[in-house]
Amino acid sequence: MAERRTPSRERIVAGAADMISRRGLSATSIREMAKHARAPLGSTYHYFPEGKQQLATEAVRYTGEWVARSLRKELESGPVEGLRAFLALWRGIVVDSDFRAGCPVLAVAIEEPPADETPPAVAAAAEVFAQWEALLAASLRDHGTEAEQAARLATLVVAAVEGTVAMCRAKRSAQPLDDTAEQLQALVAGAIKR
Amino acid sequence: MAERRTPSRERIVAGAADMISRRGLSATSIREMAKHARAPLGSTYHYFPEGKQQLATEAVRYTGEWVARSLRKELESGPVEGLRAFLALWRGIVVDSDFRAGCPVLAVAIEEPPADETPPAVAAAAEVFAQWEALLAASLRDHGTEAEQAARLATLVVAAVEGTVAMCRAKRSAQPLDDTAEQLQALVAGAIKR
DNA sequence: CTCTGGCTATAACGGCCGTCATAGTCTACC
DNA sequence: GGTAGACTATGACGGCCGTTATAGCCAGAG
Repeated sequence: MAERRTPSRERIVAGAADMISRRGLSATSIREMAKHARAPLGSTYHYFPEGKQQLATEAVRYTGEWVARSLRKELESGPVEGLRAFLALWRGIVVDSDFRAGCPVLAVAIEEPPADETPPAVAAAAEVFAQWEALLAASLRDHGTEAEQAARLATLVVAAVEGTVAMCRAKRSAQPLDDTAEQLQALVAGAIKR
Repeated sequence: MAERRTPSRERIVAGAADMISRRGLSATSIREMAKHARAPLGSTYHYFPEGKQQLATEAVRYTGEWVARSLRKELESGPVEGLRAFLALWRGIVVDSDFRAGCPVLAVAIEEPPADETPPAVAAAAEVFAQWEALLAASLRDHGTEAEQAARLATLVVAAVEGTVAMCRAKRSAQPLDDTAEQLQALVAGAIKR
């Protein structure tokens, strides 16, 4: 055990993901993340000895896995349904937060590497994007789309949704998301019918 | 006059846009912006009395107008050429900076409003997005695309490019941009032929 | 030459930052 | 019951933040 009795660590990660999705990584302090999770500051350095970078990395992976779970489930009904769920998920986040929250993965991806190396959190963001694309692409292939075209379309879908979510926040409107949703759904529907 | 002899102000704005496109707004300090433009800190508050928000707002508008100028010029040769230039512009920024720079407008759009009001810089980001969309949509309409479809496609293009630029930074690869470029060009080409 | 006003130089203000250290508490097992 | 180890409490460290204030420079208008 020593597992079942520690939701505190997960609360910190989930809270960090939420705060990063709203304010970005560098504008979110460890003190605020701890307070938001009702955990003492010392605990964050107990659970995440490598500090902010580690916490950010885990927050990115946490979000990645959470979205991937929903995606995997809905893709069982086909690419169109999977895409619809993907769009609905992000629409919910943006609208329910009154256009204050977005995607923490994008927020971390937009972070200049301090030196010449890619920090782990940014690398995790790249992996999460790739994971979402892979899920979508596999489902497209399973429904008759040629492999390379499936990969390209999956990239377009993920990138377009990420960009549209950011755009919705700036405009304080869900209209862009609804507009791109329609077109992406048409694209996906067209790609599997052949 | 009192205009011709002051490139200092513009240097600050342009430098701020560059730094914001790399590090994001909250991670870029006014001191660093001043130093980057080789201007004294006091000058920033002389030129921008409302502080960081004003400087960010002007940096967003500056980038918006710079991109719009390129877009307007290339759209004279039609939507496909305009899109190609738009894509090439962002590809150059991402690749030339070794995947360290992106779009400052997106970086500002991803910023939680502190209170219940939208800060001016975020509002400016929304206007810049709308401006780019309007230019693209107008060109599409001029080439036979139905009005509402033109607007929707323009939104998709801008959002997809913004999202893809961010994705390229995370992955440290221009591949996503090349992949989405191909598909967006096909979409635009298809929309004007009818 | 004087004077005005745009620009600069310098320093200070309170405040929050990431990180670390140290001493405590409390629980779970031997 | 004792003891180890997971967690917490507290406070400190140097450093950078946005912003403001004040005094000084120095070109150009009168």
